[in-house]
Amino acid sequence: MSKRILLIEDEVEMQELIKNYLLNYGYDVTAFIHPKEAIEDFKVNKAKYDIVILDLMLPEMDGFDVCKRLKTLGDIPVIISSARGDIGNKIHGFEIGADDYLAKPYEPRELVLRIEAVLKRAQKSDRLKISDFSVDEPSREVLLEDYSIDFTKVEFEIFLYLLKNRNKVISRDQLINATSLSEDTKNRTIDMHISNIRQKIGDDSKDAKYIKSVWGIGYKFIG
Amino acid sequence: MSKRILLIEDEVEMQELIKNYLLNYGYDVTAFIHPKEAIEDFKVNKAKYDIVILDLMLPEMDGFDVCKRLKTLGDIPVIISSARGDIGNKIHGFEIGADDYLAKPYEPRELVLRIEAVLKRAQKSDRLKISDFSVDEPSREVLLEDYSIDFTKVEFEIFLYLLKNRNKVISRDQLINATSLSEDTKNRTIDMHISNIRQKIGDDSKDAKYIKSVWGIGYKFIG
DNA sequence: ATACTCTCTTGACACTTTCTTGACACATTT
DNA sequence: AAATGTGTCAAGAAAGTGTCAAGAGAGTAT
Repeated sequence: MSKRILLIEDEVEMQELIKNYLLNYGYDVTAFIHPKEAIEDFKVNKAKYDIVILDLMLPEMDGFDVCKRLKTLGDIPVIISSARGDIGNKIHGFEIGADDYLAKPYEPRELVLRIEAVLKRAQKSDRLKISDFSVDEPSREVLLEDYSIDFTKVEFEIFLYLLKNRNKVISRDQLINATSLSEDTKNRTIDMHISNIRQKIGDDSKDAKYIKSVWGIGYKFIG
Repeated sequence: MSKRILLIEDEVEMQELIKNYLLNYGYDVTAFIHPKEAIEDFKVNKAKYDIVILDLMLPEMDGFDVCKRLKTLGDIPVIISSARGDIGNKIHGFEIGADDYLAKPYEPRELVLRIEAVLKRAQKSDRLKISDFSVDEPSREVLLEDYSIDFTKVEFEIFLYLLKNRNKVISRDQLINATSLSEDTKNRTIDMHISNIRQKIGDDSKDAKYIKSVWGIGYKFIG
């Protein structure tokens, strides 16, 4: 399905140019001149857009604020398009969470490339694939090399946390805090859960392939 | 600590320009003209580099192949720098795993911005690289010239403290306080830990390459 | 509400790994 | 040479981990 772009650019001529170019490339473009309207529309239709192209020089609102606002409203990739000379702003641009930056004048083709690159990076396949595992969070389904693993609630939470923090050593206390476990749960309880998780995923505590014990510290998922 | 850049650019003038600019920005730059030399160096010193800047037009080897080779050898971010007009290549560039792309001529400052952005994404930055060691605190992984060293908890703490305070003499008491050791641990215990650490990193107390004994005072990491 | 099932928690025990220290040899300083 | 500091062995102390099994707790079906 074609990607939907929210274009915010106040210079009408420029807007038309970009819009047509992108349309030619098969994108679905909705363009706004006024940032406030764009934000209102985004609030309502955020699910509709895949990426935002944002001009920095705008009436009414500072481009940076627009970017921040969009990022707060929804987790959407933003490419900033600015007049050359604003380069000093670029640092700021990345800081406020822009995903890429283009200095005008640029070739429209360049824009397309940046869009592709950013979308590729943003690829939010909601299936987390790490090591031999594939986890679907909403359905709480865990696959190990295509075999389904049945975790209990706490096991799933612990496993997911370790997975998301792979290659970091996580202490038992961290796990207790990161999961739905009551905070006065004894540390050793974690060991038991880990033991059960290991059993289910066929891991050996002595020679761990996935969840390694780090002596005196905690556990670490290797991936 | 300053980031270390591997620059591969065959045009001498351009190389000097970029190198000096980046040096001015506090980067540590190693530049190569021949891609093969660069790859050889990278094989040996991969732990040393944080990012690669790669020109596409190179003698001997195609820039794309160089990029692929680097990506295979080690998980390092690559920014491709190409002559304007090569835009068609860009798609290809992103496909082979480049992390960003710049069309010449570009302002040097633009390069710095791209570097910062890529490094930020790659978050490769929190690896402590000193002397022949590369330490990742969250995973508690220590590499000596790409060989992994297995430290115990206390050994890791002592080693890290010495590393972070390299070239300073650290007393045994300081080490006891800086680590999770109980404060009434005997001084001599430190000696034993140092002895074990030295053994693991292949250091000789008589003729120390890394951890030197300072008579009557303590120990010092040389780097 | 009651019985049933599944999950979580914890104490207990065996076992493993790490830390600590005394001891002795050797090095350095005075 | 005496005094003090360092390197390392080896043994025991201390601390951490794996897992069993029993019971508490939560949730579900009847």
